Amino acid sequence: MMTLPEQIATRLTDALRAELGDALPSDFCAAVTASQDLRYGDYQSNAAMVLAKTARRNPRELAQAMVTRLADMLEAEVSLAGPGFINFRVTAKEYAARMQAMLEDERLGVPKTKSPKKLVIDFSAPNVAKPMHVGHIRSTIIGDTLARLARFMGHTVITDNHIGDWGTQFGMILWGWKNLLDQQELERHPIEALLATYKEVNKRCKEQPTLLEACKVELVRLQSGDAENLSIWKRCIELTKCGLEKIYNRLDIHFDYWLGESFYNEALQPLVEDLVVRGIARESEGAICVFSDGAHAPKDDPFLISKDGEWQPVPAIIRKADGGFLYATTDLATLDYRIREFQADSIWYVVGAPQERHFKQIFDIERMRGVTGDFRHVAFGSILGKDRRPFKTRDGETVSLQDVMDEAVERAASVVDEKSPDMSAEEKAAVAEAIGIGAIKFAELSQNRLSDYIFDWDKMLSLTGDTAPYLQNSYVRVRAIERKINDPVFAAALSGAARIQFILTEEREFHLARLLARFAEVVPATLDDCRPNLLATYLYELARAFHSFYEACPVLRSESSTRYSRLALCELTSRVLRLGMSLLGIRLLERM
RNA sequence: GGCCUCGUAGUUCAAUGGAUAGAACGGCCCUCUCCUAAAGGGCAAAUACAGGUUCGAUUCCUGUCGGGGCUACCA
Repeated sequence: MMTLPEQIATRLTDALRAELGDALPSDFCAAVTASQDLRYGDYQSNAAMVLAKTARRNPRELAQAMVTRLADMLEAEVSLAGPGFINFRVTAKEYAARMQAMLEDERLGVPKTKSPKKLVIDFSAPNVAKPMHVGHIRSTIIGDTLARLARFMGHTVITDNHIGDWGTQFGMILWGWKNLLDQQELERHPIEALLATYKEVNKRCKEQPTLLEACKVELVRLQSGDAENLSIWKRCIELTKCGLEKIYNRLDIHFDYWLGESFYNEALQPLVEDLVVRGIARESEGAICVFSDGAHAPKDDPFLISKDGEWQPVPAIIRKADGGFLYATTDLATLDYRIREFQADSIWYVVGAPQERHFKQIFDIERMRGVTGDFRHVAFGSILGKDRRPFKTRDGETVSLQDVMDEAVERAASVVDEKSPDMSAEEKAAVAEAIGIGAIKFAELSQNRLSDYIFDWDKMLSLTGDTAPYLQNSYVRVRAIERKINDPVFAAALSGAARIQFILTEEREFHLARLLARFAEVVPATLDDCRPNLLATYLYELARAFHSFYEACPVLRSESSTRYSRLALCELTSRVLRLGMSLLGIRLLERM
């Protein structure tokens, strides 16, 4: 089944072809979008104004011709407005038919993709022995939602947590492990002990440069295969993974693979040699680098930068003068592996905007090697403090993700205590967990991913307004109604044995149906642009429409066909909320 | 310096080139003998500045001012 805008666009394009004949480009497809202002109707098209020039027609006159040709259209009333808008007011009958179809469709009208991909999504990627902090929120939550959306749309998705398990931080960790670590504390609280040790060494290094040298020695030993250091390193990874899993489980986020940087160690040297042999990389100042091949205009070339009026090279260094490998080398090897072993045709990296140049270079090197695919840097803005600088606490520490989650759940718990005193302690805890975690996720997902945002405890953990609990509450309300129905006729209708007659006479019934129908267009659009906030905003609007309907249109106290129609609207609302929130990875509750 | 990016109500955020720029929080009014008031209904309040392209600009282009990022051996 086509979505409403698709259906309208098809009709309009046919009408334009009939009117303009060969003057209409053969691949033309009229753009039909949801009207921002419902007074003008549900959907609008500016096709007449777009085509006016090439067709040498007055835009209003052309639009009027379309209105005339589409006068017999059943799904919407068509009208002309302004400089040449064609407005479509969808009829109650059409919405009723769509509600019918949604009741019988598990996908609630959302079409599957026509071009399924094999897609690797790279997100979260914390470092070993360093805490997940608020900075990881964006990548982790956005990446997970994209994976959920892509799977639902019919793509084959592989999620890969590319953890930082081979960085220079290991020099400090190894030194700390050998000289500072409290073994008893390590057994009791492994992650905290490891972290405290790392922090301590980091602090001491800043005071005494000689210590930094000692750490480097430990790192070199590890990299050259020293048995003791290797075993400490492995233990660190195990401990860290164990701690991370706890956080990921609370967030209900799961990875298919955890192929960290170290996984690619053996591939780095051959990769560099191959690039040199093929003339893509060359030696410069002792390092092996990839320079521009001149395929782009200087302005669009990721390997060039303008300095004092001249274009200077900014190479991607793939081997340092001391023989060490870098981020770019690992990323190239990782990309190779994903294409070769996972048969990926698409790889999306959910990584912060500051790394834009890095990914442009990586993708451009792939172009030089003749490797093609849908490689995307799904960038996001920074999290800033109130001073608009990168977010830190007063004492300069980053805030750990764990702390944010605990605080969110704690705040939710005190509200649950106050509003639902009759719940069992166990249920209270479960509800607080779902609300607290949901609030964090929704705060992230309802924002445009490219904007920077100011971290604010009160905002992120807010439980009123445009937040997860608002949506969770709408679900609780609809479920409260559904639990009280005991009606064999309605049950039969839901199972397909009878048909529900939708009555959309009240403004709020009509508006609820309108938004329910729109789910089918919002979900694909959300994935197309990798913009979870489209779905989050839609679900918030749906919840708002439901709350409003709920206040004005009694369901259980209404009678006969009105009652059935409203019950069915409730049923669709609960299904859309369930599916939509599951795509955002936010849990719903039966009671709160 | 150059390149990228951002600048919207008091605050935090929205808005594929569309019509009277949406929300939330905060502020001020209303609504629980009624399906969960974690709700609903209403009021006041904003596109940094100056040009340009366009039938139409928060959106595209140019410049100014102001934040942030990047700019060869960290990840």
